[in-house]
Amino acid sequence: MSQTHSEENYLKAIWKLVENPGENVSTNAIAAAVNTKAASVTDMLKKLADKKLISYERYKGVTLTAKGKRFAVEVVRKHRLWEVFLVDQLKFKWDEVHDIAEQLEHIQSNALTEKLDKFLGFPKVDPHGDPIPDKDGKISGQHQVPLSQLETGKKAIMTGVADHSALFLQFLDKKEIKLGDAIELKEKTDYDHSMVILVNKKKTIQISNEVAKNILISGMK
Amino acid sequence: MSQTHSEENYLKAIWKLVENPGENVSTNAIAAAVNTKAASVTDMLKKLADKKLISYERYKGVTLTAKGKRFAVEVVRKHRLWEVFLVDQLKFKWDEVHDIAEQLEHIQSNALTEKLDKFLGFPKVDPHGDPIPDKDGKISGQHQVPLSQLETGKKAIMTGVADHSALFLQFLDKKEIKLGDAIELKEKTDYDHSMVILVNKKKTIQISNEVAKNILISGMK
DNA sequence: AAACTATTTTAGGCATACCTAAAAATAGTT
DNA sequence: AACTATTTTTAGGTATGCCTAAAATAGTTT
Repeated sequence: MSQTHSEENYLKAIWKLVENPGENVSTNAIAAAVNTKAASVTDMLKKLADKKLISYERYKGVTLTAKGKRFAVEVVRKHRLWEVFLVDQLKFKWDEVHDIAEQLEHIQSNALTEKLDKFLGFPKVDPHGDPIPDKDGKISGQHQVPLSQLETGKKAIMTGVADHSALFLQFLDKKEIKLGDAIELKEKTDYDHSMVILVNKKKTIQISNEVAKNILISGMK
Repeated sequence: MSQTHSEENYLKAIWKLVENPGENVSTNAIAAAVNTKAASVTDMLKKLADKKLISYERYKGVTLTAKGKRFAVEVVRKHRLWEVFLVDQLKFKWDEVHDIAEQLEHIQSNALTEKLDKFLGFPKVDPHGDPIPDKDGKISGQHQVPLSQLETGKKAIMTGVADHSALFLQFLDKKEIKLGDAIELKEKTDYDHSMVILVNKKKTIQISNEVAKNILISGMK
């Protein structure tokens, strides 16, 4: 019925790797995600397969079963709800909450999750713009695209980040770029793909392609 | 520097056994408190002694070191703060929060504890009337006595419970007896020490000695 | 003091979740 | 098709925290 912290971390990691189709769900990818070694991952995959949380065949990679996916999404839901609590209620900054939410996501109590959700006003996204799955695991995500894909002259709203590291988030703070900002792409340099953007029709900022790839936008026009 | 969940549970249990001088800090008492076997306790005592969190000599019982006490009180502080959060903010009932707080007390982040404390308005007691240690581990407890010790004709205020079980708390709910109630002892039966009390100058209630021992009062007069 | 009882500790085991090093399987290249 | 490089798995080992059963100690009675 209920998983260990470690099992939950693996399920969450596998779920994220399946969703972000950038990487494939290889043993090595999971090892990197949960910060361990490939041999340890193989051990755990066997255990998760025994519990019918993943389907797994040696050398052939993994998929989450419906059951596994349900647990993974539940952990993600809790993580993101706690992040909202930490930022909105306790006034943490958005670059400070990840490690704490990483612990809080393992607290086991359905009543707690539902009461927290209600207390927070049933938020749809977390402080980094990631969608919060609802009680039934449904995720109502708006379509997000990296800023690097915006065409010159077009506008969009910043709705998320692809890099959740404190370093990147602090960089955005320093540049005063935040979720909800209106962004217009003024010009793009062919050589290094760096760009000049206009933020909220006020500030003109120069950013590298590296940064543009990690800023997610919606509602291009 | 930091303890495992299990170590924290042992430290908290030992601290409580030292404070409540009803029981002595024997291996068996600890085993009962952390819900394990005596042999497992011995294992853990060795480990805690190695870490200088307790002083321990075979067959001679344990005492917390200053360091051990600091960690124990910190866990208690977190437990009680989370209970306040669960009851005051999330609207849990006072008989529902123990198990959840038991998990939340292990979340590691000083910043979180301090921000939670501030968010809650620096509460002095938890929903069961137990004092919340401050940031420095100081506990400002008012003097509490079991209702069974009140003399006939005298009055007092209910400020706590000795039994934290859901069963007892639900019993109090049903009888509509709660923290802060003014209690006057009308009469006492010599035979079984049961008593009749007047609550808030309104309700007259008959309670057993068993119950009276588990209701804590302050400010007798 | 000896004997008995209760408590505590030791000894030896088990499951979890990790590790390193070596072997096996797969994928890519010539 | 053979060889190489990479990935993945197996084999064997570690630390934590628990267990049961047996031995050691303490406390109490006769």
